[in-house]
Amino acid sequence: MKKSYNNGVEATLGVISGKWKPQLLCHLGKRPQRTCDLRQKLPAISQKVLTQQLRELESDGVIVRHIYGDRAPFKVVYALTDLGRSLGQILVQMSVWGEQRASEVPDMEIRNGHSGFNQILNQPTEAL
Amino acid sequence: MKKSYNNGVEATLGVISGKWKPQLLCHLGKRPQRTCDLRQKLPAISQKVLTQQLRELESDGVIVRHIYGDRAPFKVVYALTDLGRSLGQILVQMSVWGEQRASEVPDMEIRNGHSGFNQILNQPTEAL
DNA sequence: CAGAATCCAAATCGATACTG
DNA sequence: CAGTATCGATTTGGATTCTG
Repeated sequence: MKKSYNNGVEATLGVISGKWKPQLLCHLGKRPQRTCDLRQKLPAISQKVLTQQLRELESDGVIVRHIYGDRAPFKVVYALTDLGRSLGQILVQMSVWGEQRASEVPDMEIRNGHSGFNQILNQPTEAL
Repeated sequence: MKKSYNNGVEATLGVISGKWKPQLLCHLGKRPQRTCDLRQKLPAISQKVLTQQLRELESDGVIVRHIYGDRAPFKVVYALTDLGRSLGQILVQMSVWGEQRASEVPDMEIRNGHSGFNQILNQPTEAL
């Protein structure tokens, strides 16, 4: 069915919002990662939701999923696409804005700085 | 209670995501508006949710609420704050990214271009 | 005119058990 | 190892009614 948005902001929000998506994009921005790597970096995410969010990012075209092996146990690697990397500037700016705001609001903390997202920018395109 | 985010992106998403918030910010980016103006521009939003989203934007400091009159009927005007206007660049970029993506994806349409958000940028600060 | 109060529906997220 | 399936909890948005 046809997706319709009032403006581009909503379309972009549809791609990057999701409880774990910013963190997933951040980790994948550093390098491609296996499922077990991601689970290790995000111990609190449940199996179901991890798969779910990855599938959504994939169907939105910002990450790709590569499967290695012909029978279990499989090796599955997720990596940013060019489209995904093109989100880099936006993610960095959103991160900086959020940090600035947090610095002015008491009772608001941000655990990781924007440098994580910065790495998305200088990352070569993966060979497919 | 203390709000804690993993990164600035989540903090920013917390401010701008909400079913009607991008549209509200877009309209308020043009000029301050009364409640009835906003209802007219967003006929599909319910009373409750309009108030709710405006209250959240207000408590996040991106809009202000001014009340005129000492007894009913009141005149309530909402306007972007400097902090709200500082979201302009991000909103424009998100809008452009969303539009570009939509132009490459069949079955995806975006009704309003990014020019709406562009107006946030060249808007003088309101007198308080 | 603007909004509070209820009650309800839908979307998201999570815990757990199971499969190739 | 990676993923599906189910069920339940939480969050979010909506319809309606009422008030100063």
